[in-house]
Amino acid sequence: MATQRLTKQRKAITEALASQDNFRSAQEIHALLTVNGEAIGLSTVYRNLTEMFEARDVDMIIGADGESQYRLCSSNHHHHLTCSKCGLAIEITAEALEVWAKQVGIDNGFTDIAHTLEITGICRTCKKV
Amino acid sequence: MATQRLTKQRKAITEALASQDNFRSAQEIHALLTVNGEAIGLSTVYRNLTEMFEARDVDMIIGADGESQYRLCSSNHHHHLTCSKCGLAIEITAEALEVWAKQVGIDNGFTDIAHTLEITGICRTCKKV
DNA sequence: AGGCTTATTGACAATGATTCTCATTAACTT
DNA sequence: AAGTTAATGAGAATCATTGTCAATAAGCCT
Repeated sequence: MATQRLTKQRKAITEALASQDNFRSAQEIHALLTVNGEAIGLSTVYRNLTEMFEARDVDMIIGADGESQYRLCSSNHHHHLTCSKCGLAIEITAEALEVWAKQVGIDNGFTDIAHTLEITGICRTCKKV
Repeated sequence: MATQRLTKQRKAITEALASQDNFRSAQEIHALLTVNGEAIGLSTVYRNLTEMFEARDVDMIIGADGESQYRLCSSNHHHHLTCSKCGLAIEITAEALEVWAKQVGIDNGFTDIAHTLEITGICRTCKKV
């Protein structure tokens, strides 16, 4: 069941994910690979991303429009401060937040606690325009 | 544009939401109304829930399967601790977080700062199963 | 109360992400 | 190299959500 053959496609998906430093949808990953000349089926991308998520090799979040977004698990967890106008994304890390979020879950009897945080606004450059 | 006529349907949707104490999808609300003999169109349910969300009369979250879920708002800004299995949602308020998020934005030269936070996990009940 | 304006509704079509199907292909085993 | 079967991929199917537009009804006016 969990035989995990190392196929060309699986390698390509992992590389594509590694080249991105933000969350990408399955569709975006597929487009990226296709543009780069990798012939790969959409089903394959979905299947692999789902498997990789279940194996905890990637993080998954569900975007505002309901699309699932994937990103390689980085050792250091962080969040983003994103400009609503131009998309500029600044990485934010806050150990205190991490600890607090986990604590909130524990206090309420939850396990396997995870969290997502997005801070948005208008950056200095866009404000001037 | 924001004329807001108080239609029978809008009233019915609000009542249906009020009768539930957890998040429900548009489909569920529609089913609920139909079962109760209210003749109401699915589009109408979607349209109204979206409007109510934009007017901040209801909270909206996107469930694990990508379905949007709605619930009547309690007055103040808050976040959710959600069970990935059963969808149980507990309201979380944290003044410290609000202040911190705003400060992070300001420190980076951002204005019009907003944020969203979702904490997820497995609740006690689901853990037992 | 009756008439008017137009916001709102709802049946149905259209969209779009995701999943399913299954014949074909190619990783691994021996 | 040959065999086994996990994995792939083209296309169909699913399903929540959105769009269309003619018909309806809320609120206003007299």
